[in-house]
Amino acid sequence: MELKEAAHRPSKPAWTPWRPIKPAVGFTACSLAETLDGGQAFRWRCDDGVWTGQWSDVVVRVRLRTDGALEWSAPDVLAKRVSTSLPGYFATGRDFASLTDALPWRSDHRLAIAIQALTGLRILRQPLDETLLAFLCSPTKQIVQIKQILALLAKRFGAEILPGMHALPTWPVLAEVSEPELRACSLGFRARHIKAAAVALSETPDWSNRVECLPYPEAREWLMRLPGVGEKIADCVLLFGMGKLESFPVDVWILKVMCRRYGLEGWKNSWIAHFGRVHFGPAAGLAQQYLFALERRNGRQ
DNA sequence: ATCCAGGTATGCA
DNA sequence: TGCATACCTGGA
Repeated sequence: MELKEAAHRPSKPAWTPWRPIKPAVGFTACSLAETLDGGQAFRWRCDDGVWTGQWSDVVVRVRLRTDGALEWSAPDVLAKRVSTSLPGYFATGRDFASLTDALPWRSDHRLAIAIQALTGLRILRQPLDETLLAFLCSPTKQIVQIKQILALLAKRFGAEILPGMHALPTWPVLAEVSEPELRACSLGFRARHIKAAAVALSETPDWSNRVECLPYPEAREWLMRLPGVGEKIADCVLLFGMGKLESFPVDVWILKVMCRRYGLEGWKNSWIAHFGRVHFGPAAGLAQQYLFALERRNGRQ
């Protein structure tokens, strides 16, 4: 009887038992929230302490254990691919505690405060295509709105990976979508750039592998040749989608911090980006994320 | 109602 | 090079 009913229902997927992420990554509730939902990634939501997120063809839930370790659960049908792509996504191979300790916080009071407030913060290693798409949607948009746009794009143009859950669309698919259809996803003037970038990237299907191999300056130049990609978006993509930690994206928040706390009033964004890379060193992007998160937390009201 | 939000591309000194 | 301006849209 029950079996019969289950067969008719558009069955809800069964989820695997909770398992720790290995190698272990240590978060606090605060640094976990900042990492997943603080402007690096735009496809996470939190209900009752359980985070649900998506990337590529993956859906996963994560939650924090009392000891600071992270554990995960996935729909049974996706468990295999989730377990293989989880370590990469969370960059478990990177020791962010050591990277943080190597930042110049001993002589940089503002940074020391931020690190203390956000212990455990990480830089995710997201799929390159999705990172680029997300940040092409980002100019003068708030995080909530970027999340809405990406959800719409996924729903309308992305492959369904579970009932009701869609991956983000690929570049070849987006290249075929008309600009008005894109605008209908609340994209506004960003639609033009996304369409043009999609067309360009579809012509070079292996672009992501090729660009990922390039050193920071060359990869940055390559990205900036794409329509809609300036210094800031390029740096975000390099940092969150390619693991180039020396990248130092300068947005309005960081601009404010650097002006007020580092005495850089009157500096151009590109000078500040350069200053950041020199002052904070090989993991400048991690420092940026600490400062950014602190400023944003204090800034909103 | 007006302003502004995690920028970029353009046009002109 | 350097600076101002337009560009979509939705929410405060």
